[in-house]
Amino acid sequence: MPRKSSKSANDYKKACKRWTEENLGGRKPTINDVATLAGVSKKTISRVINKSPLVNTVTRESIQFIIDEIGYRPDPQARGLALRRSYLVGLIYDNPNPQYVLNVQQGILDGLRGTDFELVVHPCDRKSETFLEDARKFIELQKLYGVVVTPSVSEDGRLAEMLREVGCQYVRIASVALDLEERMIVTNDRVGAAQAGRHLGELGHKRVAMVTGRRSFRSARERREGFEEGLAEFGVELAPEYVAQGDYTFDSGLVRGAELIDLDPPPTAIFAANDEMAAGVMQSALVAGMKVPAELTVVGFDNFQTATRIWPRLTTVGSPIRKIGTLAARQLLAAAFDTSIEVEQNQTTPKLVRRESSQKPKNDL
Amino acid sequence: MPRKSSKSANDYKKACKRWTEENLGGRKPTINDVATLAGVSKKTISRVINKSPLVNTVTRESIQFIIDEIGYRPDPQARGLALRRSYLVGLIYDNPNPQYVLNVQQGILDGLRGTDFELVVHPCDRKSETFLEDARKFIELQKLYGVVVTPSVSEDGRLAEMLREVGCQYVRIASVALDLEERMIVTNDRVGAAQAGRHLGELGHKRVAMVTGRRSFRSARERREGFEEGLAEFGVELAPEYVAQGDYTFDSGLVRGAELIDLDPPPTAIFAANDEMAAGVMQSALVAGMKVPAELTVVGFDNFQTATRIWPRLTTVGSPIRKIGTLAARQLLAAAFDTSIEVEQNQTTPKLVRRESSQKPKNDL
DNA sequence: GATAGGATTGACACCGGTGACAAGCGGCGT
DNA sequence: ACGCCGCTTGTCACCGGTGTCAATCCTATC
Repeated sequence: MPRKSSKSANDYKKACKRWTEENLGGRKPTINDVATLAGVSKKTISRVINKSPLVNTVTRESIQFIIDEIGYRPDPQARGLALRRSYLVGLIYDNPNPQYVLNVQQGILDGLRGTDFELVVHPCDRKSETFLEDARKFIELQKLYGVVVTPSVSEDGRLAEMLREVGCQYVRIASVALDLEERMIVTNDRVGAAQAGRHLGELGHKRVAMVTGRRSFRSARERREGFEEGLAEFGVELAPEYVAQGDYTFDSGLVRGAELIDLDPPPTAIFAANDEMAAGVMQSALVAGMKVPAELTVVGFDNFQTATRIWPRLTTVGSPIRKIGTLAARQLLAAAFDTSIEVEQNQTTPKLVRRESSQKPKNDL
Repeated sequence: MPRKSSKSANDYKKACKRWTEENLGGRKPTINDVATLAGVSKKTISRVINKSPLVNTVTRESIQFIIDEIGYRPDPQARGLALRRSYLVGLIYDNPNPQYVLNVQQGILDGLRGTDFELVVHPCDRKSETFLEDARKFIELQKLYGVVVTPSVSEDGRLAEMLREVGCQYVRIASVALDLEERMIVTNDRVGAAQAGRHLGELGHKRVAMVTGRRSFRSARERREGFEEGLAEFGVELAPEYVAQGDYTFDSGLVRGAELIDLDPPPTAIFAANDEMAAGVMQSALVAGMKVPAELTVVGFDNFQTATRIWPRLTTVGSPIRKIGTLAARQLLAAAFDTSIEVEQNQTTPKLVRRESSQKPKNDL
């Protein structure tokens, strides 16, 4: 029953090492090994690894020493079995935009780093009949600790209800607050879109057009209304004939952009509700032989990679998507370590990034 | 001890339902519930869910019926604990290109769909001192069933060695065969790059330049050598002064592209070893006021989203990355269900996609 | 009818943790 | 001296599966 006592830490380390080699034979140490080595019951070890306050300081320290020395890590599966929950966090998405998903994902991984939690990804199809059932099975089977839900599934009230029902922690990422504060990360798309509107107003554009997203997407509404608010500050109105309905895809940007350009008189500026559509709008303008931004200003929303790959580079509104993922993860874990993690913020503000695709309208127009 | 016997299946269903409600109280059924309901020992249930042949056909069917009826699914954690392995598959990557990662990831998810396996993602940093250690801990702790490894970590021999050492199944995705057939998915970049070379040769380009990737990336070597082979078929040589060293990033394409364009005489065509760099090359050309493809042909490699977002759209070489992910997943699982999944293929062939960024060199050049 | 042998099935311990509860121990009030 | 209390620690069953090995059943063979 070795105790730290009089022996030097170094002697002790050696003892650990010897014991390890003799008894483990290459096996990874379990809680039983630590218990034997420390000469206490495994319950006490359990208390130490769970940071229970019911352990004598001296005992705790000597056990912690052994744990560090032999590199013991509790088995997540065994823990999970006993606790009826896992150390897994899920990412639930049905987002057509890979940039978005990957950014959120990286952010979540950033937030999880250093914890015992791992990330399991779960795409889903909101149009599928069984999508709710599938998600529920996934969560219940894996006994997920919690999930992060991104748009557009995050806007689905039934999903949130289901999550509450199965008692799964969750954080929804969405453009507006749809739930309790601790269950939301809000991206404030309206504020961002207003900046785009103000930008065009400032530049002096009067005939302004927009390619919107599907009305069923909350963000599409926010971006449109925000944009109009921004324009209104400069007394500019978004005329109905200058509003085209897209669906957040590049192709829809291509088609709707071509249509808007064909109008008479054509708009001097087009705001697309995301970068993909903005890239489409710009491409259709270039194909039609128009000069961007000299003859047409194009502004997007998202500030994803594409915005800087196309030429002229896209003026667009950016949200810190990766950081949003990190916030979501930390918010999720806040409950796990109730006190140790403080929820920093659950709102982010988008910011306009000016690039070459926007400028003043030509005088003669 | 209900047996299927004389009762009709319908009566039996009802019996199941009643029993379920009375005894479970909303709890999910466990193997014990099934055993009690079926009137057999849990070991027999275990045999059924594991498709052991040592079960009488009648018994198996009646148990299977009950399982389906009450919706029993074995708990992956408990199974994992007993078997000392999990039902998780890892994706290990250190790829700077999000498009690539996401495509592979989606492919793997496609391949996993319908199985009991879930995907855990694990980015890593090959330059980190502890990267091997970290990956090992991750795998051992989660007792991963297997991992898929993408470039460039997939080219790391030490990682493969470590994976063998910890007894973890793995499949490496790489541009050339580096391991046993069943542990590789080969993308044959050399063949793809040769197509790019042939394409430029066919078009009649003589002054051809290339922006390569880092020599430490195997794919960079393959793509360069393949490209030279393709050119050689048309008697065209890649002159050393026309070779610029990039690092697969957009910015390096921008910089190297500008340098190549400045040469006297300038190349009539530039092949970049990936689309990101090609987009950079094209942007620097456009910024310099050159016409693409009239004055300069640009060809890329990857056929990611960017290739179609920029204008002119990029002629490039595409690999079926998503499908590669699926193949990798199925190859991993082949061992799990030894017979049921046949390994379809472990090679893919890239294909040239012609778009607007390439054409014949102008006569006067 | 006894026995062998293959086909089925069951009993039991174990995987590595945790919860509930009890127990040991020293100090303190009475 | 006794009982009570708080602090620490241990005991034991259990989470939901699986492996090992023994038990049972059924049929075929002699």
